Amino acid sequence: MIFTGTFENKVDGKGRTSVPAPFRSIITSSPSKELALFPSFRYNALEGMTFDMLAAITQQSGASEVNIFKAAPNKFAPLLRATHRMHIEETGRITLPANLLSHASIATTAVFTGEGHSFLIWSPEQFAQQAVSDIAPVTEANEGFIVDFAAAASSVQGLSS
Amino acid sequence: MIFTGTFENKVDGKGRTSVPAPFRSIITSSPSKELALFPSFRYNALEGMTFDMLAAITQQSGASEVNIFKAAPNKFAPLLRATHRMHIEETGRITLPANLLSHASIATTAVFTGEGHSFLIWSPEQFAQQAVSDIAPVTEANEGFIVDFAAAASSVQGLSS
DNA sequence: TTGATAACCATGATTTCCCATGTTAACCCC
DNA sequence: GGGGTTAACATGGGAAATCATGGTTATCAA
Repeated sequence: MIFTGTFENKVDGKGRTSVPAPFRSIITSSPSKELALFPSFRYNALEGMTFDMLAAITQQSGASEVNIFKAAPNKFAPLLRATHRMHIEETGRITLPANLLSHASIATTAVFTGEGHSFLIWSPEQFAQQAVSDIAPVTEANEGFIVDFAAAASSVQGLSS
Repeated sequence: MIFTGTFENKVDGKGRTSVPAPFRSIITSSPSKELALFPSFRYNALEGMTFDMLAAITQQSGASEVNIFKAAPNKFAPLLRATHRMHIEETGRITLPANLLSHASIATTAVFTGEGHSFLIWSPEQFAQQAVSDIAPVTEANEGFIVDFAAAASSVQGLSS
């Protein structure tokens, strides 16, 4: 299941916001039915994915292995420590923790963007700023991506268009 | 079950502290419903996990075998000797033993951090000093981690979400 | 008896759950 | 295709449960 699209929702005084319905159905149909939410490494935003996805990634990388005697710190530790495990309530909302709200500079409005296996939550200002730099005309810098994307798209079978 | 997140709780004069609710539910839903607590080998902190997890580790490594006649020291012996088996009381608290409190330099406040299959208990000072708890923008220092994370994420297969 | 530990009771604050409402989008029948 | 009906969704507010934490009583050992 792939997160796609952009949605803008309100954040109330309690920090509550509705998870966009298409995202919600992905999460609630996952085994744990729960959400991993953490500060994005790349952007001034929050990143979310199914908790199962996060667990799979950490397991796959050995990050959650129990290395009692190992001297070296677990390099995934900062991620695990910063990750909130969240439950989506019946009406489709989550409560964004205060520290994450301030990390992403979110006050009364949150912009959700699908990013494939994960999604991001932005303040409108941060999103607008980033979107400008992400969406650019074809240049030497992004030409490679466009070609790759076209190649991948053409190799996908069974699509109606 | 994966321990994630960071929580700060009070420690009273008797050494009592509340186990953060998300951690508590993992422990109380384990078969033994009990907790293994021991000094961390890595940090100036305490490490905890379900008692079943510790048992599984020692069994898997053969550390719990009865070697009455063997002269060679059991490498798990120091760990097993230092481990306290603890019961979480009805109200969700544990009493941290005095020797563990002093090992971790904990006085009136304890910081709990999820580390995957285990969690750590720090003094606020030790945590602030040791943990790079803030996930910073991309820099040379954390770039390696980000690449690893991306690689792990992209290699996760067969997820229903 | 005394000191320590563990179980029990009490409480304020926070969080979560549930109900209610307006609005939008989908659907269906004519 | 138009109009009306229904369902889904986002959002506000309040009630109830959970949680962290302080204090008190029981239990046990030295």
